[in-house]
Amino acid sequence: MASQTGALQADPSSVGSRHPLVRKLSNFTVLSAEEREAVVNATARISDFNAGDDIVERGDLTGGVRLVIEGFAYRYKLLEDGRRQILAYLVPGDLCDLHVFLLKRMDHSIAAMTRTKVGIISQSSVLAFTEKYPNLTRALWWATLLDEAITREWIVNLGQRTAYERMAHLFCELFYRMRAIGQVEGNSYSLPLTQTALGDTLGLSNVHVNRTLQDLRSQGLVSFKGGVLTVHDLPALEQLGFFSADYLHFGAETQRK
Amino acid sequence: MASQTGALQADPSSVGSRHPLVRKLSNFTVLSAEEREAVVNATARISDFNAGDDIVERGDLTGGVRLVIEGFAYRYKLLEDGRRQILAYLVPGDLCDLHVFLLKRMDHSIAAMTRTKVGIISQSSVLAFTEKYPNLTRALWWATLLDEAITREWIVNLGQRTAYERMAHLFCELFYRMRAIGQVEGNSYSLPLTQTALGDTLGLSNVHVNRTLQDLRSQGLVSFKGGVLTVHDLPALEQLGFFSADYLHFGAETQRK
DNA sequence: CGATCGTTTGAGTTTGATCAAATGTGGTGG
DNA sequence: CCACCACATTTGATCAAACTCAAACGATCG
Repeated sequence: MASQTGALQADPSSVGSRHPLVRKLSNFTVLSAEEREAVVNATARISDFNAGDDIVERGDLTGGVRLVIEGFAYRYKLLEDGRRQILAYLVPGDLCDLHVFLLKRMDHSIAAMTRTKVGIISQSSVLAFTEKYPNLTRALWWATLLDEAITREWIVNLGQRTAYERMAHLFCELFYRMRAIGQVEGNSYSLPLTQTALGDTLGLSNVHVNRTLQDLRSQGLVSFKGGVLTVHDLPALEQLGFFSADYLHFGAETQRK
Repeated sequence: MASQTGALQADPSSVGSRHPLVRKLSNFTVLSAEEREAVVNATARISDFNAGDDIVERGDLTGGVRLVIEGFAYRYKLLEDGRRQILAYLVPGDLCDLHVFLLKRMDHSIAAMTRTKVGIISQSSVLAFTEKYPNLTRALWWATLLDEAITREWIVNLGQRTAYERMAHLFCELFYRMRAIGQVEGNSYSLPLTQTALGDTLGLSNVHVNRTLQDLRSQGLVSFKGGVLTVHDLPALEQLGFFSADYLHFGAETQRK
């Protein structure tokens, strides 16, 4: 990881540009080479998790801020009787638990959906960021506010939209998010979910997910096979799901580049 | 408002203690007299909104951070066809739009449910806080993370719980939040909502809200009349709604006082 | 004292859940 | 390479929670 700094000579603007968090924060602001290097150097102890493993558990007192480097993870909460609600998906560049930095204790869990590489930034590093790099600090804060905006939109999804609309909306959201990190090829992106997990995301039974998917397929809007989702008609899908990308807050800052 | 500093001589620990934001942040940390004074002095331009008025509208570029001083407000989002989802309730001490400070543009609206007093803290004041008062800054950040935790729990509510459970859970949440700001008297608190608004919160039709309420009433759990909610049996209500207060993150810090 | 808004009740419908079984599919060990 | 196992997907049939539509009833207010 530290070897990336070797790229400095070749092209100063590329320091840490392959680091997923640096890439994400660059959507919000232009990070200085020093800031980028600080993030890269602070990312230590990369660990692997297998599909299904918990990365952070409810009740944990964190020992640092975790960051998805590679793979696909999800936040979730369980009710006592076993019902599960998925609260968010985490893709490369997303932070797991900046919450715990201030809230002290996790009120939900995070698990890996596929094999996932997770980096840890120590609590002291984050503290140091907030002292030395106000611009970087704002970028991190921005990342948490973005998470919140997505969370709010999920409330709308669950509260107001029908099964079709929910599913269409989710697929649109992930299309935009995956494209923003360069993970859409053609019209496809990797979506390593079972239909049951989709149901736990959308508040639907697995049976109903299956039928809804079949309908979306038969209408030529998407296909979903082998953990890959392909969007055949994005505008139609957006319209069906009442999707408007503004809540993802790509835009203003990014355009300025 | 500035006259509150006159209390300094009498009891130094009480500077700004009646200021709702100071009171809220004190749940997280012990603010110094200087920090408390800074918050009180920064709170300018208090304005009134009537029930139904928008306080902040979707698309707004903010001109400062707004703060509920008195009253009851709510975040909401509309779909193009008129469906409305309420995303959060705001009680005295809650911040409206710290989001916009970094996200630049509101992706949802905020309206007053009753007559509501709103204070504004200028953007430059907040910036000054982040430079001079790291402890206060952390407290503000904590407040936004708490909002997010509540938002996540609402996802669980909408995605996994039945109509009864949803309603029970919401009433429990507000009971705890209102009690934390000293607004529970006996077992009652002011909840100035129509049944339609309750429905737009819980993802239910107004008719179904009415019937669910009747059931909760007839089971002796709550009554809801004239904008006042009374909880007759909190433990039973918590059990019915699978409510666990840990996500509200009262606790650790507060206990230390 | 209408007018307006909110609540309540009734009847019929729909969406999505549940239960159960059949059909893929991918991986593992013999 | 096949047999088998564990899981995931698919289909069918039935059921229930919650919605819609419509109308009546109650408050509150100029």
